[in-house]
Amino acid sequence: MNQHQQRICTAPHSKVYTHCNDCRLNSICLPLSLEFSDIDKLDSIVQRGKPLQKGDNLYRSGDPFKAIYAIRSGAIKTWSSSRDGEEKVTGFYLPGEVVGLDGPAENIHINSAIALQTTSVCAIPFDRLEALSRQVPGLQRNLLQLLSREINSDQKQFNLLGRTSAEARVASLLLSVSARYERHQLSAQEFTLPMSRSDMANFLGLTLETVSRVFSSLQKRNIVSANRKDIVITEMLALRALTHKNGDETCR
Amino acid sequence: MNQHQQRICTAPHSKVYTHCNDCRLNSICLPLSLEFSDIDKLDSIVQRGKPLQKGDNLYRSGDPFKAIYAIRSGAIKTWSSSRDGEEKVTGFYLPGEVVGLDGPAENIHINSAIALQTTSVCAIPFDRLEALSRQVPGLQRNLLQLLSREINSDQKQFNLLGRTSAEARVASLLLSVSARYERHQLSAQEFTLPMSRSDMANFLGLTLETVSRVFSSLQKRNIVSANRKDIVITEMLALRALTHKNGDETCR
DNA sequence: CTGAGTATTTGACTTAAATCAAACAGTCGA
DNA sequence: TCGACTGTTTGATTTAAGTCAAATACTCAG
Repeated sequence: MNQHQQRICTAPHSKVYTHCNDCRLNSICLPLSLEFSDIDKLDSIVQRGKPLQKGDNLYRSGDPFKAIYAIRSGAIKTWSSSRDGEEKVTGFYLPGEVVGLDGPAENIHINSAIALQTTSVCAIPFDRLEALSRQVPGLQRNLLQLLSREINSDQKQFNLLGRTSAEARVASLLLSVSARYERHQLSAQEFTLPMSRSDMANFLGLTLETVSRVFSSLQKRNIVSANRKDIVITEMLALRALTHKNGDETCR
Repeated sequence: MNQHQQRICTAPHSKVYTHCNDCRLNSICLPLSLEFSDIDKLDSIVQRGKPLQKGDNLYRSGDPFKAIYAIRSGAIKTWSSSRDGEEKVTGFYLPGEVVGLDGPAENIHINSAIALQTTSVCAIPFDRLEALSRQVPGLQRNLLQLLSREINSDQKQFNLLGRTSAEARVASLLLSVSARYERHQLSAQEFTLPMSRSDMANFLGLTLETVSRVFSSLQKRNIVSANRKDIVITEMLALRALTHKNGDETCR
């Protein structure tokens, strides 16, 4: 691991090339079941810049839409602000996920996207991706799937925001983050949340005090152990049970 | 109006042909800025069946994904049911709108879709639409826009479900339906809601009693006049003001 | 190492909406 | 036309989560 770290550090950091072929996320980020030659074509349009620092904007609401972004490491938060100045967190994006799919609708970004920690992304220029996906049938399909998945995951979020308890919402978010880290061979039980209590609360339609109280309660019941952003899920099944609207013990 | 009714009834009702060219919704449903010859191509793959009756399913959760559906008249409700049997209304779709965009992700429908009233749709087989959109660059763009719009409208819904008052939610839904009818030269002030209080409540993350109380309150204040599903918005500006989270009179 | 600033936790109290319950109003088939 | 049924309204009460407030625990720059 040290060796690996070192290799990256010694390279000029604006040129940390990884061919899509070699990227450990390639089966996830744009799940491209493409021929090798097609992956080369995709790789040739992907732009890898220097990492974003915590607090850097990837794009801001109103920016012209140029590219979608596959996250390689770190975490991105997207949010929109309404007329009355309120900010609403619309999503958290982890490695292997793609942000920026709000762009094609109006050719500008509706949301803003900001790095929650040091984050590196692959920018995929959308016009070139569109052109490429006319040539490569599988790619067009994958692109449509990508957008459709976003729709489905947004709609899942409705379930959460509509009439579920604060506890169910927090439990769902923890499990979602856990599952998403697990896909990358990371621990599903132990991880560090990239976002603050306040961001969680906003995303879940709660206040930060309520979120904090739920954490305290979960800890008291030995379901999770939470030290600030460091989370250990000790009772995965119990946590899952809490996501079912009525914490109904009978239907376990 | 009687005449019109009759004309439709005398024709074999499975063959009410309308070329996409002639459809009064064509600038809206698939906003296809296409050449005439391309519209012909699109028209050739569109399938127009007999209208759905109230309560008929357009598709059900788990059904293989074959087509997306442009609504010509009537109204469709989509909903998903979670493990614990709870049903969650995920959207209402009015004429000129497209349902079924949950399908491409997994090649099955995640949600179910049901007609809220007599409804006619154009089924657009997705594999043929995909093939066509490889040939017609503008069409590919429009298809991607369609999906991206759905993402954005879903995310707007987050704003509503997260921490806004019952009144703001109901007001937003009324205004949304109003605006969507207005696009079809219908009155923005007077219309008939296609859905029940219970559906509204479910969609908005409220109980039907609360929705009913909000209607009563709006009526008492002469902002809207509501007789069951028949709505007259008498004070459009006042209604708009209610959608801003804090019914703050200062920032009017 | 210190102190300002930010994030989080905890407590006391309030409130908006849920729940429970009952009445009322349309709808539709027999 | 009646009566069952479904959808809607209204009222009384409860409760989960919000609000306000203060203490505590980190973080990071100097």
